[in-house]
Amino acid sequence: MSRPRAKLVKDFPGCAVEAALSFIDGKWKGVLLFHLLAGTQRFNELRRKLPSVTQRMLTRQLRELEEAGLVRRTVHPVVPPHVDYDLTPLGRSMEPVIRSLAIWGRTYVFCAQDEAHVVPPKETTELQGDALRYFADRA
Amino acid sequence: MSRPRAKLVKDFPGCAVEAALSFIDGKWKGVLLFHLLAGTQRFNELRRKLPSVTQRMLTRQLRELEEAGLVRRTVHPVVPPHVDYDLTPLGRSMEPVIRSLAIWGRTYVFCAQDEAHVVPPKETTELQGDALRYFADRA
DNA sequence: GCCAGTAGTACCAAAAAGGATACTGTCAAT
DNA sequence: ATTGACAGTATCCTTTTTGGTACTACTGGC
Repeated sequence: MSRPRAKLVKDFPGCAVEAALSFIDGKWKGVLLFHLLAGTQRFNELRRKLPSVTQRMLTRQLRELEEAGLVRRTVHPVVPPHVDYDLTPLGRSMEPVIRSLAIWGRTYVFCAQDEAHVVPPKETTELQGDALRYFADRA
Repeated sequence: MSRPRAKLVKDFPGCAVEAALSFIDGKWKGVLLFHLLAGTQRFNELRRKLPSVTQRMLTRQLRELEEAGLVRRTVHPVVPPHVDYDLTPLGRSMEPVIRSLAIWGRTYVFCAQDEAHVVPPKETTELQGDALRYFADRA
C-alpha cells in the first residue's frame, strides 16, 4: 500500500524513485503487474500463476493496485462469478519499470533454478552478500 | 530486507521481478541507490539528502544494501570517523531499474511540488486512485 | 447427493518494518 | 568551556504487513 510512502512523498519531495516504488510496494504487486503485461487475466488464473499466494493476499494486492490506478477490475455479473483484471494506461506505463526489473532478476538472481547453470561466471565473481549466497545455495 | 522474499524466490521460481524487487525492498533503498548513482557519498551527506530519515533507519538501510551486495562501505580509520558509501558493480547494474523508476515517478507522480504545474493535462486524465488523489491534493 | 470451480470475506495471530528518543567518543573550532 | 560535526548504537514502542484457517453463494457435472 502506498499510504506510508505517500506521506513521505509530501515530506520529501524530489524523490521520484520512492514515489514510483510506492506504487509497486507490496509483496506481490510486481509479479502481478508482470503477468498482467501479458493481457487480461481472471482471478483464479492469476492464482494459478502465483501458487504460493493466499486468496486473501491476492485479493488485497489486486485491490491496492486498483486503488492506485494501475489495474482495472471488471466484474461480469454472471453466476458463477467472472472477474477480469487488466492494466489501465497508467499501469501499462509501468512496463519499462517491470521489464527492467525482470531483466535484472533474470541476469543477477536468476530465479529459474532449472537453468541455474546459465549463470555467467564473469558476473558471478562480482556478486556479494545475498546474491552470492543465492548462487552458492544452488551451486 | 530480502529475507522473506528470498524465501519466496525459492518457493516460486520464475519470478525475476520479485527477485529484483527483494533487493530494493525497504523504504529508503531506492532513493539511496539513486543518490549513490551520482558517486561516492558519506554518511551524513546522504543524511542531508534524505532529511526525513532517522539515523537509525539510514544505517539499517545502508547495511542491508551492503549485505545484499549492492553497496560498499569503506571505513577510513581516522578520527573523527570517515565512512564512504558507493555502489558495487552489482549495485551499478541496478542503474536501468532506478532510472526507469525515476522517470516514471517524475512523469506520473511528479514529486517536485514547485513544478506541479508541469503536469501534462492529457496524462492527468488517465490517472485514477492514489495518483489522482495525489494530483488533486496539489491542485 | 456430492464435489469442483467461480471470486471472494471474516477473523485471528504473527512477524516484519519503521519511528522516537537518548546515548557513545573524539576532535576542531568558537 | 561549550558546541558542533562525524558515524553510529541501544532501547523501546507502534504501525503495517503478511499468513492461516475457515466460511459464503451459486451452478454444472458425475
